[in-house]
Amino acid sequence: MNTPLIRVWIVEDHDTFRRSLQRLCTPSRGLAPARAFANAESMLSGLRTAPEEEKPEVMLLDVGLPGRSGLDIISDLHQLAPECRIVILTVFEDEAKISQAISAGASGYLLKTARAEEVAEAILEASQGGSPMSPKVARSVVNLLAKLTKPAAQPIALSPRERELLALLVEGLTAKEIADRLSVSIHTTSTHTRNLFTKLGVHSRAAAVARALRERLV
Amino acid sequence: MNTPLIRVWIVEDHDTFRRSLQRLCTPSRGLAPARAFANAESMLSGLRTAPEEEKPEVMLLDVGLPGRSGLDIISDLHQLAPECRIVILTVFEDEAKISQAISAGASGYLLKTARAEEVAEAILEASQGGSPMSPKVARSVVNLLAKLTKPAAQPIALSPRERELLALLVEGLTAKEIADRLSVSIHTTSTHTRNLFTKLGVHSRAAAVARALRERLV
DNA sequence: CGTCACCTCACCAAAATAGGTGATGCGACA
DNA sequence: TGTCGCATCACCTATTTTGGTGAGGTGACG
Repeated sequence: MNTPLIRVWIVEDHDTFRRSLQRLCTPSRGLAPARAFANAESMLSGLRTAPEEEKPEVMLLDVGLPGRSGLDIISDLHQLAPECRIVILTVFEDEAKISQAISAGASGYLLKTARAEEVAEAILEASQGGSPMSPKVARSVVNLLAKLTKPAAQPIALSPRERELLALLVEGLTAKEIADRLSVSIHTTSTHTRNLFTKLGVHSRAAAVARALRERLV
Repeated sequence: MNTPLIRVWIVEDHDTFRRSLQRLCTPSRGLAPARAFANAESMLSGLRTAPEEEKPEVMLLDVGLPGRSGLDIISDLHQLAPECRIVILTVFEDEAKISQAISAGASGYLLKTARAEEVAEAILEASQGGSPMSPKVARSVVNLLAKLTKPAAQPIALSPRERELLALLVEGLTAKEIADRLSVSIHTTSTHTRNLFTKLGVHSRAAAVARALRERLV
């Protein structure tokens, strides 16, 4: 099967680096000749005027550009070309930047230490729905995910009923609604609530909810 | 520089697959002959009796084992060998499993479709503090991270004061405490709170806190 | 068998909240 | 200039929440 060449656009302010990125987009690697831009604005206006069939499948995006931060243009990019896969190409390897880029919608994240071959492979991988990352980035991403999903050190010993009640508290129900939902009297829910407060070390429903959500008790 | 060979242990119940994993640990790849186990229990008891200098640097762990789920042994493993990097090796590629494994402390996650060379590289990468992942896994991890960090679609138009108040609500403060903190009268906080409820479409502080935390309004 | 944790229900009082109305002053915007 | 959003303060009442005490029944555990 003769797959069509992948359309790649490049945004990179450094002249020499931009040219070498452009050079690595060769038909032998499955890539069409790339359009390259020195800044985000010109790329976006190019995108606005481009007919649908010329829009890129993969965007190689340097962040750290003068002017706009590079990350906030990702949402514009997503608007103009929803199908386009975005691969960040940058010198920044801090978790904050990486996290911002990914939550903005980037699929890949390469450090500029990557060699030409790696960049070309990343473009192919991205175009196939993958998420190419430099090893250091992969490490950060896994770290971030671990941080965000790890449960509390000691999940606090709640009785089943208390856990149930806590879940309903988090839904914002009143004592009466909770009583109905659990088919018990309002006095019972009240008792449970107070016991729950003691265990959680709080003095209000709001604080209990905050604790529950923050420590993933629900 | 003559780097010492990396100590690898393997847990894999399939005999043939276990042997082929063992076979790929060769000095030419920088790997010491691996100890292999057919189940997690024997690996853990082996770990308990092993002297510190023989403990593995990288553990190749099959999840989907009979008996224990494979994921809950990661915490035990972490206890016994905190320095050991854990690489999951499995057929499961659903986001739930991946997320669980990573939050339990796995550094790498390979699908069993990986070739021997890829596994060997992954071991090296893991031992150097990296996070080797199969492409599909990388995709899932990025998706997960995007899901967890993306802000609400339309963050609801709150006035600055209301945002401030919401943050204090989330801390579980009472109206009076909030009034003190903001240096206004309790009546003012009360008014703000009511307006806030209207905007958030809730009828209780608990629900407001739940909404705020869930939609990352704070 | 005693004890303990859990779930259930009840009564009580002080405190806080929910929800409404109204009023003032300020700055922005057309 | 008028209007509007915002922040501020006030008064009102009904309802809810908080916090205490007590108490009956269950099942598990030693």
